[in-house]
Amino acid sequence: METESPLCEVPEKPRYHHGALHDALLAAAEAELAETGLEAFSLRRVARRAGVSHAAPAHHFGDVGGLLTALAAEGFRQFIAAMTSHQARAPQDPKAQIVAAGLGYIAFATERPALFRLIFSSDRPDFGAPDLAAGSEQAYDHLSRLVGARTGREDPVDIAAVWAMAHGLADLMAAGRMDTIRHLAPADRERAFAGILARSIPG
Amino acid sequence: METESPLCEVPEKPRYHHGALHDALLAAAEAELAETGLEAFSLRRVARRAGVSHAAPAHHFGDVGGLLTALAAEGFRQFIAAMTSHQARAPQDPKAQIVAAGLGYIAFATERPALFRLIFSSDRPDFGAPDLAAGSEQAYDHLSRLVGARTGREDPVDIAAVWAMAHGLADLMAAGRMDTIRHLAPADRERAFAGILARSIPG
DNA sequence: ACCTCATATTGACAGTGGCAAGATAAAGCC
DNA sequence: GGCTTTATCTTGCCACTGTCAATATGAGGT
Repeated sequence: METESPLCEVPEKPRYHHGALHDALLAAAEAELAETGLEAFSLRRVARRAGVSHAAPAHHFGDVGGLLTALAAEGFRQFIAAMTSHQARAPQDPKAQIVAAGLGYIAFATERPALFRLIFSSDRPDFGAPDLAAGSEQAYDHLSRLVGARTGREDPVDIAAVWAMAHGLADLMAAGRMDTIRHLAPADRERAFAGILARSIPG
Repeated sequence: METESPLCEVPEKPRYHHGALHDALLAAAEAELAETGLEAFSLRRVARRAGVSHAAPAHHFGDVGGLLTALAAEGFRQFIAAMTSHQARAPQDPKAQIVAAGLGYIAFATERPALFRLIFSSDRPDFGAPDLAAGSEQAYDHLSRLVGARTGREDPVDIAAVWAMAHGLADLMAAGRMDTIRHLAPADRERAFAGILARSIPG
């Protein structure tokens, strides 16, 4: 019945109080980031996309850095999800799990380059903020455990090697580099990445 | 005698025509980039630093993208120089040369993080511009030859593996991540990097 | 001397992030 | 119910940014 409005109004009547602005702004910011990229990110455009005045975001996120911090924290959660979802479809042995996590790492960077850059190549989020710091540590711990399951001793150098290889491939993909690999057919590309990732695994 | 000025004037009398603004702007831009970072880079501040009006840079570089493109091209030259200078101090065998190039890669990213990001993690320079594209290709060819000297066949996958490992370590260092390695004493850190880089070398 | 044209300045414009002040409505309290 | 309090949102302003058009300057060629 739609609250019994007398004359048929526009789908969303403009209410003064949005009701769920926090989440709406996060969604708008993520969309804006994906479309315009990180370097052209504008707080005011995010507000316009959410159908709200330019100063509204301040009440929920403080400033643009606060919004980007929240977005980065959410990004880390999706980043970890990308790794685990790839791992779920892979064999259980430690080596295959590490490769699968790396492929998830790369897939996230390839499919969401702007979000990837926000997380790994930006100074704008506050990486000291609890939410974001937790996400970052959680991602490291995830990789750390994966490597430990293979070697039995979570050696920082072993972890760094696996991390750097996955990150290097991912970052170069997000940047649009490495044409020789990117121009491969998807299946061949995946095989190439898997082979390269395997080289970084100790043992 | 300083051009025989009657009353002792300020060191640099403000001339209308700068004379060497192009290079002065590039130098100012590089300094500004190093101090404020890429994301806070401002064309007007660069102009102020060079002691010139805010519209002056346009006559030499068009717009801010043009200035950053020129800066990135110069950055690639310094980037390659960092690799070759490290290689010069290393043994001549192919494996040691690859490791040395990687250490130069990482040193450049660590010492000039903003310039590194401009080159590898920014959309603002025009990577289609001849100067910049040439620098990028030259860097890839440099690595390619190094790997070819080891394997004899410049395989794209071999090259990608070496590149990704060096780039991953470099980018994570530029981003201030990988505390476990960064907090090592310089000598230990260098040893760790060398060991990790060696894992990516085929054969 | 003069003219030409590259070089640099000034001033304007729209866009941006952040702040202060006010408007609105939801929630708590009697 | 009626009232106040409080969170939420808007409006208006400021300084700053990049870019453009119009103007000023002066170096080099004739």
